[in-house]
Amino acid sequence: MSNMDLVSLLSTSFQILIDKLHQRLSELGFHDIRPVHGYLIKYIAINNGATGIELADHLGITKQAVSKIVDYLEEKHYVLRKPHPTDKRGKIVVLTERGRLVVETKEKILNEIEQHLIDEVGAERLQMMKDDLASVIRKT
Amino acid sequence: MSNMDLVSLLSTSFQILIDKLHQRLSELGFHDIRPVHGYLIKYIAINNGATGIELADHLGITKQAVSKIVDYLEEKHYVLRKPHPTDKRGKIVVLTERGRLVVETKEKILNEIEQHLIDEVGAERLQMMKDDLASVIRKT
DNA sequence: TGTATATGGTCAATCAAGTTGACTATATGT
DNA sequence: ACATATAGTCAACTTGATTGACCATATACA
Repeated sequence: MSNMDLVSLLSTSFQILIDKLHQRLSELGFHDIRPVHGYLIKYIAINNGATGIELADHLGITKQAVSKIVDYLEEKHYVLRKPHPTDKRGKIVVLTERGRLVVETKEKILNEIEQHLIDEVGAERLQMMKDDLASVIRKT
Repeated sequence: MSNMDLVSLLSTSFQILIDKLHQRLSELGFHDIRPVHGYLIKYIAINNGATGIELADHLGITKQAVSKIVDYLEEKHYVLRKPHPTDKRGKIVVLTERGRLVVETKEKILNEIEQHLIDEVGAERLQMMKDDLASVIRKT
């Protein structure tokens, strides 16, 4: 298996883990969440709310595309648009209770996944892999 | 950076490397190749030709979608449709000279990328990371 | 052998998720 | 105060996939 090149290994392992994450989310009642929603919701959670343009910059897509995604997530009751406190043109997107719940659930599942790997290869080895991946990101 | 969770680390590092790969391919004259084309062409190379349905199964998309991609790659002279030797309904997709060249070039670039990482973190450490990624794939 | 059913490939229509372009309302700089 | 920039939305279009219908050939089996 490790005769595969690095890029294929990264692609395959990412695909497997993201699929597992969303399968678990679905089992736990969050069947209407897809990866892009996760990234968007997480950014909102970290920043305690975000404007459309902040989200567009973060995700690398247009503000129009963000607007559509936010429409979807608002319909599904994960987020809410509120008037911007200082800029009357703007709005800020914030999490609902269900939004906070899905963030929390996602973290829990990610921990389970890492724990499962620790059981298989050990905590030091996992930490090493994470450090190496961080190196790839920093040094390439 | 390694306070990121494993899935985000995999996603980000994969994105960075695949972008670098295709940027290099573009510089070397293969500007009309996108990741999905690479996977398809590589599968054909390994198997010395493939039917549409084999490719669809391999890529996890419909045969109609494969047909469109093959249309594109045939137009760009990377592949060729030939009648199937034994099944008169079928066709086999094979590589042209340009198709073989892009496979070879891609391998070369992947080696460069890995070599660059070896220079940064060392060969043992890279091999360890690849082994660990293979573990993720096997054990999850 | 003949006939029913399955399979490989293509065409056409549709769908999903993004884009570009145009517009409104409000903010900001001079 | 007025010109220009910015936040957000609406509408039309593009791209890359899907589903459904079809033709030609293969395969199973009465």
